[in-house]
Amino acid sequence: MPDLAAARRVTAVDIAKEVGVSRATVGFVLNNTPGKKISEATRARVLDAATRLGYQPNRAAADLARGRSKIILLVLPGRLLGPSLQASLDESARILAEAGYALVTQTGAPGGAPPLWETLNPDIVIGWTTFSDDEVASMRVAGVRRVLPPPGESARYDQAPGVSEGARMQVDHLHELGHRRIAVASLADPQMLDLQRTRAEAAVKRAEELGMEMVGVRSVSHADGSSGEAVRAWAADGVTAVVAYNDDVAATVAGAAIDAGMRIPADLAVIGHDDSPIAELFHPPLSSVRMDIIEASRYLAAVALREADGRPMTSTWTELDSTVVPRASTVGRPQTG
Amino acid sequence: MPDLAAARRVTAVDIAKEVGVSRATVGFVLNNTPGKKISEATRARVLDAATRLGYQPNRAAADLARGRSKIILLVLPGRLLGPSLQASLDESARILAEAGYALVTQTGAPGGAPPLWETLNPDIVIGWTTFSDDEVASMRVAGVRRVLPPPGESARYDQAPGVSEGARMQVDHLHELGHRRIAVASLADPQMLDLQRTRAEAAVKRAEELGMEMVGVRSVSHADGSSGEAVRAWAADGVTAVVAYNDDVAATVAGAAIDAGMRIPADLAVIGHDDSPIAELFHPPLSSVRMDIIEASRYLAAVALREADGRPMTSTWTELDSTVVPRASTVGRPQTG
DNA sequence: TTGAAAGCGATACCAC
DNA sequence: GTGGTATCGCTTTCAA
Repeated sequence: MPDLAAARRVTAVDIAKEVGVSRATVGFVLNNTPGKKISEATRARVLDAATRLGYQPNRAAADLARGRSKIILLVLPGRLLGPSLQASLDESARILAEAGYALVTQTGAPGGAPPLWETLNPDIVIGWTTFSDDEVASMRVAGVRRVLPPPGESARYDQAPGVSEGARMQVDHLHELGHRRIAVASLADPQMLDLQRTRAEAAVKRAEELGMEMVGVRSVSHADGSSGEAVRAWAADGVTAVVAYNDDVAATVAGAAIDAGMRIPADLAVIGHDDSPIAELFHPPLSSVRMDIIEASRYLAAVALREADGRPMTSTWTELDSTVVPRASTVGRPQTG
Repeated sequence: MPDLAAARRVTAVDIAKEVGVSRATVGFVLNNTPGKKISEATRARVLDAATRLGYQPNRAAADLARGRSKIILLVLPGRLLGPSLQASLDESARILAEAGYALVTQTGAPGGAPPLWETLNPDIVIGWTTFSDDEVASMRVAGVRRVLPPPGESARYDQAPGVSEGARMQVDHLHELGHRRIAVASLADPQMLDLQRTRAEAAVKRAEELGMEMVGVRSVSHADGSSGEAVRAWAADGVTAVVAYNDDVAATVAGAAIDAGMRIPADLAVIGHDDSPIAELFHPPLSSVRMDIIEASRYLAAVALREADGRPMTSTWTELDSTVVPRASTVGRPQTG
């Protein structure tokens, strides 16, 4: 039963005394200070003593002396957080932890809690898209010195990872299945509007390239009757398949179609995006697009570390590898798996 | 276009110079140091100068001098994070922010990223359930001095907020609808096993109290065929309704039932738990239990602040207000809303 | 190859 | 009421 209160922290001085060197030497060893030549013997003894005594450097002191913290703050829009993204962030965090950085994620509900950069003193703040001038100003006041994406450029979701690519793959999938007249279902939620628009535009563009007929984009909500209307309108219009903004929207559309007495996918095929849990759990299971988000998270970590080093990368985002996960909502045969 | 790099931080010295007092006086004013009598005149001038110059105290320096940080780390099991919990944490964070604390949430994927208490130097670490001895030891090494729930007691999910209450309400709901022979569907995922068990036990107990027949608990997975088996077994056994561990499990069961040609809820009623998005989006929509988690989050904030003050609360958790959200999976008529 | 010492910026104790 | 000043633990430059 470890007694927390009684614990007195081990400092670099303790190690110095233990080993019989100066506290400075200890610092050099522990920080691997370049340009300092420490004999292997003392280095080993210091390291040994450090682990033996259970030394943990004091963050506050280090941050103060260094003039910057080792915290990286990642700000994400609220709705984005699914299990896959969760796993992805874990991967980023693991990499950054090896470099001594703590990755803190804030899913910024607008109007919710105040931004953590005000209190956390992060060294870098990373956003999914560009921050507003107000936000950047607030960061500067709080002493944040590095911001990604670089402020000043307008938000460009089409450069965010996987956005356009995923939409293209949705359309391609439907095209391969023989659909020639399709529609896009968007979400009647102002949040993430830009992202929705970008995905929708990419889908429309791709449909054109493939010579498909695209009847347009409809916003759909689960709360009102708009999904029912949409489904009936599409049916009347000869639409055979729908590209949904995400899996939630796909579920809404599919549900409305079933209510309207249509069979899925015979009368209407639906494909979602993000491969969230609902895609697998919905009945019938929903085809979706899965992003290889682990690769992206490695990239994110790399970007952050380079920024911390002061050698920022020129292009911030990489393209994501995406794959279509075909399920019963488009390919017809309910899967057992 | 705010230039981040050029920003030099405003320190207490700057204010002192500006106002013409000592830096100590500035400190007293800004911290509202009790027992210090500062004339209203100087206090006002200091405060004015502080806002005018855009003063923000340096976290690292304050933390170092104070010997503790203003970070509260909340560690949650991975799967727990839905939109409602998200909103709840926002509420907690807002309250804590007013007291100058930053609430950082880590959804601890086991084997994932290293725990943030190693790098974040939090003043308090709060868990949903009791931490293991190893974890507590690791916290102590990292200099964490306050842990909630207090280490040493074994994990007791039945005291965690809303756990037993929710399960009881699920059973009550089915009982009111006339069901007399029910079963419990659990998740074949070792994660959160204790929580599952506690909920299941509460359900079994409640069924007994109400004189219902309870055929037992079955683990169900979406991946293998276990949900299909379970549904057939229940049907053969005369079960008319199922209490599911959460909405995902409810969806799995409902899906399997539909596949088996059963109608919901006529042949099998299903109620989930947590009122997550899938409950509303699933087809048919799933009855569920919604926890009044905002109230709990206020309580969480209060507990944390009291702990920070050094006057810990005696009982850590409060009971959550829960309500049943009836939907088509139990009450029969598909809802339009 | 190692050590001494000057900060970093705020806190809080003790004088005046 | 207000002002010095030691202190927190580490980083880093300069000497030795």
